[in-house]
Amino acid sequence: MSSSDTLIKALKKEGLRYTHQRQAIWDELSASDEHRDAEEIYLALYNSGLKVSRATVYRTIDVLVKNNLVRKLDLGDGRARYENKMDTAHHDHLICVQCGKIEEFMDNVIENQQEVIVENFGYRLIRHIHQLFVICDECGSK
Amino acid sequence: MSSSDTLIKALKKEGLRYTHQRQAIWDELSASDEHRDAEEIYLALYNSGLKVSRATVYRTIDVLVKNNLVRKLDLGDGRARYENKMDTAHHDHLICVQCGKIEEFMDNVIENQQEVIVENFGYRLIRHIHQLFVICDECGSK
DNA sequence: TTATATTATGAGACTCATTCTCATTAATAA
DNA sequence: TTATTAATGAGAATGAGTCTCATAATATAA
Repeated sequence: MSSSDTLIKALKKEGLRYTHQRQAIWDELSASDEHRDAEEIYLALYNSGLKVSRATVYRTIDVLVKNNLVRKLDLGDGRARYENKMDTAHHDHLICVQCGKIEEFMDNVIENQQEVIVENFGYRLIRHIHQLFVICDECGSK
Repeated sequence: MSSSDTLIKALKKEGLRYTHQRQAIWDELSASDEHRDAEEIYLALYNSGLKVSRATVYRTIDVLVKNNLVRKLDLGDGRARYENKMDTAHHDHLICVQCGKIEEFMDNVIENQQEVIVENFGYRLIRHIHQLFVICDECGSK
């Protein structure tokens, strides 16, 4: 399925219109595996000649997040990051507290244990946030 | 050790002065096991007749967090919560996405597995955030 | 004690990411 | 096409948190 098909399908599901701006923002997000904030996405578009407003960047990202095309990360520094979620398996993040580098991890022991914990409380797990703040190899060797 | 001794010791270590406001804010935080935001602490003090400014609430909480007397929680909703850390063991949180109730959990399997993951990357673990967003028993039974 | 030197406080201005407003523009349905 | 309705852009508004600076309070020295 092409990148536009994915977007068009999501928009149709939500009863929303297909616009150049929404396509441009989705193109920008789906082409990269970085973890960028809204301003970086706005500037990437701006510099490639696509003058999409910040408001529309935020509005479109919301739609993409709601439809599981994009994942929103809160690293606790006041700026949300966004990552393309297409064709990527579930994972959590390691963040270097010094250089800001972000790596991904996935661990079945932890995933299962989370379910056990929630079950013991008699609750139902909806989603989770698991972030490991580290000093990475490069920063640690300095 | 009394509540004031703890505070005085922390302030001394930082080369800071002991003031009524700092004592009032620490009293308010150390007396409760709730997870409250800065405004709630400000209002609790205000309503008990202690007119401490918001700026001082924020400034003092920073000192307490830095000295491990208080823990700061970022639940991703834009308001930091603070919990008394005195005499409490390490734990992470379950948050009900419906009613906002916060429970605490601690699991050695997960704690150990985090170290394993970080070690495999050749990194060093500094701290972690692990939050399980759930529907609690009460909300789930409605 | 009392004076002196600093630090802390309060009030409100400021910041910055994000959201909102509303007049204009564009996409879809007929 | 045109009519209808939703989307966009520009910039105002929001809100948690931070900063500034004049004033007040604390610690230190005498």
